[in-house]
Amino acid sequence: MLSDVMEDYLKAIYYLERDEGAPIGTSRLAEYLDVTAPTVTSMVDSLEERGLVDREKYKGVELTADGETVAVEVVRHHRLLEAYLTEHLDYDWSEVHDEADALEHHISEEFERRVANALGDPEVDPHGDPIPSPDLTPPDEGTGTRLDEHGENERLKVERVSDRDADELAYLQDAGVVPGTVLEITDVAPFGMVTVDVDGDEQSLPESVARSIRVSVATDSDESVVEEA
Amino acid sequence: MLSDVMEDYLKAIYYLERDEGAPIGTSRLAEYLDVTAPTVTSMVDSLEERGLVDREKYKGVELTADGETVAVEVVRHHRLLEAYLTEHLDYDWSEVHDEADALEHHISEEFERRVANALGDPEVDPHGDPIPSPDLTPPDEGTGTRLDEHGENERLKVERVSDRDADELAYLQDAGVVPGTVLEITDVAPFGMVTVDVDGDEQSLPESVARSIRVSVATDSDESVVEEA
DNA sequence: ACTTATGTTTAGATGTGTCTAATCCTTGGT
DNA sequence: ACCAAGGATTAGACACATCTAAACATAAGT
Ligand SMILES: [Mn+2]
Ligand SMILES: [Mn+2]
Ligand SMILES: [Mn+2]
Ligand SMILES: [Mn+2]
Repeated sequence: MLSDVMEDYLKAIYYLERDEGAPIGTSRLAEYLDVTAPTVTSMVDSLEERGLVDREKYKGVELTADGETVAVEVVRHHRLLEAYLTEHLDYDWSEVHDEADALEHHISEEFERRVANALGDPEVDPHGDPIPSPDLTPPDEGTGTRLDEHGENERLKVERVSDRDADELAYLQDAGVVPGTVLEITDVAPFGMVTVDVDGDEQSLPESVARSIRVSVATDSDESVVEEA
Repeated sequence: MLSDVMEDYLKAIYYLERDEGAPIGTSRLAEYLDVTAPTVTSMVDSLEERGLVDREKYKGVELTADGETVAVEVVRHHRLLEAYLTEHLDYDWSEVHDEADALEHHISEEFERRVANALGDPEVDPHGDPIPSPDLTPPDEGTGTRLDEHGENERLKVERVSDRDADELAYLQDAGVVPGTVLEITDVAPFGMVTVDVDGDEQSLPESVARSIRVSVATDSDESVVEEA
């Protein structure tokens, strides 16, 4: 059996590989998990002994196929829980991340199945993140492009939003920027601030926020105001 | 912060005090928690340092008011979870105990509130055990008397059933012995086996099972077959 | 009152997850 | 090709939760 700490390391490596590419350095992982570098060194060492990561000293670490499967399972738990909490327990999308982080390591396979069933096996969680299927095939995490990579006058559809900062999520909900929203970039300031038009309202988003929003180019069939199911 | 192991010790002491009276001996607690006696000695020692138990060497241990409050909170979590799993996720009452045992240490106060709300603040869990109120006043755990303390021809109403043995629960559900059931004792064998009449069906219960069922004397207003809400 | 059985505690060890301080690689700048 | 800076690992420590083996206290039995 794996400890929840080990599961958190694997999940962190999974996210960092997705966002920044393998291999992941010791200090990056230490920063992300809020522990010291020597702690990471010893932990990834035991993960390697269990065959869950490949590691090259002084280089970094990456998931093996087994390690990725564990990570994907934890991610499935996390995103199913986030969806369940919003759909059935009336949580706000800005509140669910921490709760899911605590529960994801402690639910049974039976609980996972029943929650998925109660939700009707959804494809994405409240932030637009793909929910891995029960067979634990790694989902496509690469949908869309970062909002800060686009320029003025582009008409874009919001695909997903980072779920890690509750304040940011509360602000975005207020601004109407949620998965499915169609927006148009009206201005990009030199220091990266992006101003967008959401259904007639102008919203200014700091670069750090714009970077955490993933979008696709809006097609004609994307209505600008429609609330999606 | 308390570890989940510490919470489990406090919950165990709470249950053992209820069933067997304080103080609780080291080896009894060791048996109940499936650890060795020295492990218990060192654990209760640190619980005493935190002011959660009173302890007299070579005598035993009992909860302080603070310790009881922690125990009652864990019990509230446990029983709310059991109720939620049966009511909203279609679990059988025989399956919920282990799931609740794992989750009870990891839910937030917010989650506790929302689950209680979704259930309409129930008084009892699926096994008839009282759910402590949010202010954590110790509930009355003494309702009813043990079925094995009654004799032939007594007409009794089932108040609660132990939730710890899944097989036993499955059997009892099949036999129709659930909280609210009215039954009549038709025979008590010398070795403790109790035979009861449940709505015309005869059911034989070994002494160990009879001991884990708590009942009250049925009144005229207790219909023999009615399923309670 | 003595002795023994039972139950409890102490002593000492292990594994996990973490830390700080010290040492050791690797690499980019000159 | 050298060296300094930054990042990574090793060394040594600590808290927690657990164990086995040994010593000890209490309670019962004679
Ligand atoms: Mn986590
Ligand atoms: Mn999410
Ligand atoms: Mn537990
Ligand atoms: Mn119960």
